[in-house]
Amino acid sequence: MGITKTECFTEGQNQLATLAKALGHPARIAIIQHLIKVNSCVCGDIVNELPLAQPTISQHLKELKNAGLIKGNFEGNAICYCLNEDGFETLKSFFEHIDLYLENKKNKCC
Amino acid sequence: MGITKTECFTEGQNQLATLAKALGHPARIAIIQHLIKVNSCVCGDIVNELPLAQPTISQHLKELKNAGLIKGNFEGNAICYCLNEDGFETLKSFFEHIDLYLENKKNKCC
DNA sequence: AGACAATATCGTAATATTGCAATATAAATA
DNA sequence: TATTTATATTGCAATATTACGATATTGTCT
Repeated sequence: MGITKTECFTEGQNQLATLAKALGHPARIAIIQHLIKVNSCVCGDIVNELPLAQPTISQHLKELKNAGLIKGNFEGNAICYCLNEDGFETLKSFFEHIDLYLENKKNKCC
Repeated sequence: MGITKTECFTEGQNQLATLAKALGHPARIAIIQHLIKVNSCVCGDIVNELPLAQPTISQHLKELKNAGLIKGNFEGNAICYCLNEDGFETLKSFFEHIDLYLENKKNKCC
């Protein structure tokens, strides 16, 4: 069906899935990496960096923003995008939880 | 088009996107969480835990396995699924990198 | 106000994902 | 070998995603 049964899962599960899904495209990984690289949250030049058309990138930015992974502030004519700590914080604790588990388990099975 | 231009991105970017995408569904988050909870990699009971039909879960398990997030070993009649450290290791370093950046930046912009 | 630059939105085509019933396969056991 | 149990595969309908041209919007500068 292509429709996810979100109502069957906890809010936390849906939240994590939304965040992960937002990162589930190489262009969006590239955008995040670029924002880190240029540090100052320079923005629109993302269009020049990536091999995608401007509307496509605008769409990807929107998805990252909706998921809570980046923020955008108007800065004169342009828009300044940068990482949103909130989203990454959520993901971080999820993976920390997993890492802790894997440490303790140390391949006891499989 | 629904088609991702993977050839435009680095291998690393595509790898991260694949891993993130695999986690981009609440059912798959729930599966990971369940595997952690029941520690010993008990398996097929996932079908009993989640409100989805068996073929659907089988499909989700396949995607997690292809992405490198879980492994499955035959154990007599059943299959024993458990976390695959490899995939999570890759994701971990990505998020550690980001966390480090966010620490240093401390909301200097936006 | 008019022209320009940067970004967003709309519309749409191509493709991917999700979910499940039906069915197939594989292993264990009677 | 036949039956049962556990899991995978197939096929398909409904919906979502990706990408982009065309166009709208928003802010800046003259």
